[in-house]
Formats: sequence, structure tokens, C-alpha cells
Amino acid sequence: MPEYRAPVGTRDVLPPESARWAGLVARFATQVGRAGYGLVVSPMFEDVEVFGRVGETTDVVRKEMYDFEDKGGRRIALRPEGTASLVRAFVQHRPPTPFKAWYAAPSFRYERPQAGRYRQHHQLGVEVLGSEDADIDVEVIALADGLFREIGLTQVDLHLNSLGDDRCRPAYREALIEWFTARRGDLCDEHRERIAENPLRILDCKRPECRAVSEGAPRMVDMLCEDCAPHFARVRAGLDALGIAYTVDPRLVRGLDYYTRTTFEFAAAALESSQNGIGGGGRYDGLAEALGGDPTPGIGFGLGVERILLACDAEGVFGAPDAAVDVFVIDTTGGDAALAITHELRAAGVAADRAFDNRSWKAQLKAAQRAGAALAISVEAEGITIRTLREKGQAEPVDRADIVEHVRKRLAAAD
RNA sequence: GUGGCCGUAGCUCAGUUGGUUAGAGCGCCAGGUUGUGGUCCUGGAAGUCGGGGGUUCGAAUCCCCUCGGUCACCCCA
Repeated sequence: MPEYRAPVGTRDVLPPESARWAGLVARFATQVGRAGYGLVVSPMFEDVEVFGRVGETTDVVRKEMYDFEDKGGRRIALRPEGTASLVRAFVQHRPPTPFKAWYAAPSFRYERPQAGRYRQHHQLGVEVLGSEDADIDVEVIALADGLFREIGLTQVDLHLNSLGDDRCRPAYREALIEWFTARRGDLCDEHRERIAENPLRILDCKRPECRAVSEGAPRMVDMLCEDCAPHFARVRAGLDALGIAYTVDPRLVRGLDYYTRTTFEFAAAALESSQNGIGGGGRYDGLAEALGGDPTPGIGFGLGVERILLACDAEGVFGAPDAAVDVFVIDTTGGDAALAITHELRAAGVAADRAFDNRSWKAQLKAAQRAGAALAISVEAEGITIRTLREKGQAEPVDRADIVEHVRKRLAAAD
């Protein structure tokens, strides 16, 4: 074993797998760019309070945060998710609203790794600040849905819920506390003592005891106030209008405290593991204010790159593309022909590669085939020839000065 | 943080009840063959058997510790 390896819970992404990453990010960037979202690059770490402020009762913040003191004595945390950083940036810079942003960035959580769970994972996300229009909720959900379709995933289930707002959630909370307190003895050990702290989390508990108790519990969707109810109705109508299938799941509770109103998760049915959540998000109308800004509604989502690719593997879609150059330059003359010709081809926009280290003609040809090249240019003492590689063909002589033009014609003819 | 399983070549693995210089396939390198071309043939490089300690005449093999991987719980992307 090597002396040094990637830290626990992290991994290196090498070709050809890395090409899938690049492809996924590129497709995402194209889709959200088309919808008017601009890229935001923000720091991977923040003052720990930025995250502490938004999830005090959540495991992500309480137990899993990568926090440390820097050399200046500041309390720093690597970001566990993207939304808090982005909203902090929004509050700091006050861009015009609606502010529509996207990001592709790593997130860090200190937990034991397992299938589809890493200490450093990568999220693709969007956030919209400054609009409470339900159509924005629909747009955001449609963007995630559109990405899945774009890359060929078909077995993705959308779960939808509304968590209400400051006006209706407190009453719901009380109703839940009342419900669970009356049945305290039937809850699992952990939640028996934490009813008042965050009763909504019990709805999300997977233990059979809790599930049984939750079964008949009050539902937020039945207690939405006169603002939240029509908002939720309009979100549903919008999704229906776009033909996006969803399931209303009254027990859907997100893992972060800041969510209000619309919340959603995407689950990959092809992944059997409990790590089948490939993305989620929702509205966070109080978050900007909690981070010191003006009250500003917001909504967004985060999608897990690693998990999306696992889901792609499970469905057999969006495989790693074959890396292939157009032309491979073989040179047995030992001069600078390979150097110069490869350079010229690249400058002309042709994907070109070559061998190094004075390998034999045969070895260079094998390298050309391994590189997936369509054409090989062979520079030998007797002259320069060009030949096709993907199917067997005659080697044709070509003049040194005509190479680029000749290659262009051959490639154009092949398309 | 808790628990199960697993660590032998770059990769996938074999290695008998503990017994001599630890093997195969793929990949890599070289040579041969094939129209100088994906095949085929021959050869080569490459492993402190994850690390440390113990038992033993003798450990890849048995025991302990440790590190790592993996899976599950918890939680989440």
C-alpha cells in the first residue's frame, strides 16, 4: 500500500470517470444558464456561525461539521452544504433581485463513509433569492428534473411537501408535540426525549415504532394558513402543467432547519441502498434575515454528484465517454516533426496526440489505437503517410505542408 | 459514534490441514507473426502478502493490536 492515500471518506476522480463529472457539470451549467441563472463561486469555508445559525438542531451542523480554528483565531467551518454560503454572499453583496444563482462545489461532512456517502461530496445547486412566487418553486424543481432527464435517468421519484411558515407552522408544531407526547411511550428511545426540541424530525424517523406513531399524526398540509395553502396549490398545479410527476409526502422533513413552505427530495428508485436521495431542496424564506439581511424569500436545491452518477450506473445511462483524439502523430525520424505537426494540428482545432520517448513504430501505432484516434500520420525517413485507424485502409502519402488541410478534409468527410 | 465482512502485482483474484525461490488473467514494456494495424506467439518488469507485535523449527495462512477498504445503523447529497 502506498504511504499516502486520499483521506478517509474522500476520493480521487481520474479519467475516464472524471469525464462524466465534467459532462454532468457541463449539462447542468447549460440548462441553468439557459434559465437565467449565473454562476456563483463562493468560499469552501465560512465563519462557523454562518452554518450554526441555520441548523442548530440538525446532525449536519451539530455532529458532522468540519470546524477548526485558523491561525488568526477565527472559528471556521468547511461548508456542509451550499445554501448558507450562497445566502451569506447574497446578504453581503445585495445584488438585484430576483437573484438567480447556480454553483458546483464540494461539501464536507465528518461522518463514516459508506456507499454514496463521503466526507467530501460534490453538489450541483441553484438558489433564487427575492421572489416568493410559486412559479419560481416550479421552475427550480423543473430544473433538477430537467437535468435528470437530460442525462437519461428515468427512475427518479419526486417527493413534495409544504412545511408552512411562521404563521401556520407554530400551531402545527404544537399539534405534533401534543400528538407525540400523548404517545411518548411508543416512540423510539432517541425521540422519546426529544419531542419538544424538533417534533418534525420524528416524522422522518425510520424506526418502525416512530413510523407507527407518525402514521395518524397531524399533517402540515392540512393546517397550512391562508397564504401557504394557495402557494402550495399553485406549486402543484404548476408541476402538473409541466407534466412533472410527484408524490405529496406529508412526512417529508428536510435535514436542515431553515426550510419553509415548499420542500422536495429526489429519490433514485434504481438505488436500493438507503443512500438513494440524490437531491433535495426547498424554500427558506427566513434564512436571509437570520443571516443579518433584509427579510428576503428564497428557494433552491442541492444535488449530489456522486449519487447521481451511482444512479446512472444503476440505470446503465450516462456512461463515461470514450476519450478519443482525432489524429495521432507517429514519428520514427527522431526529429521535431511530431512536435511541430501535433502543435499545428492542435492550433487548427484538431484533437491530436503523439507518443514520446522514441518508441518503435509498432509501439506508437498501438498507442494511436489506444488513444482512439481516427487518423494516424506517420512520419518516416521515406516520407509522410496518413491512414485511417478505425477501419483498415491504405496509407496515403501526404506532403508536409498539406497535412492540416488534408486532416481537416478527412475528418469533415467522416462526420 | 456503534457493529458485520474484507486487505496477496497497477486492476480482478488463486494460494491445500502452517512447509522450499508467492502464482494466474488483464494491463504495461520488448521481440516475433500478421499487408509495418485491434489477433496470435515468446519473453520481461512489477508484490517488505496493509503495518506492528505474538505463537512456532517454520506464518500470506493461527492469535492480538493498529491502519485502510467496504457494508449496515445513525444521518444525509
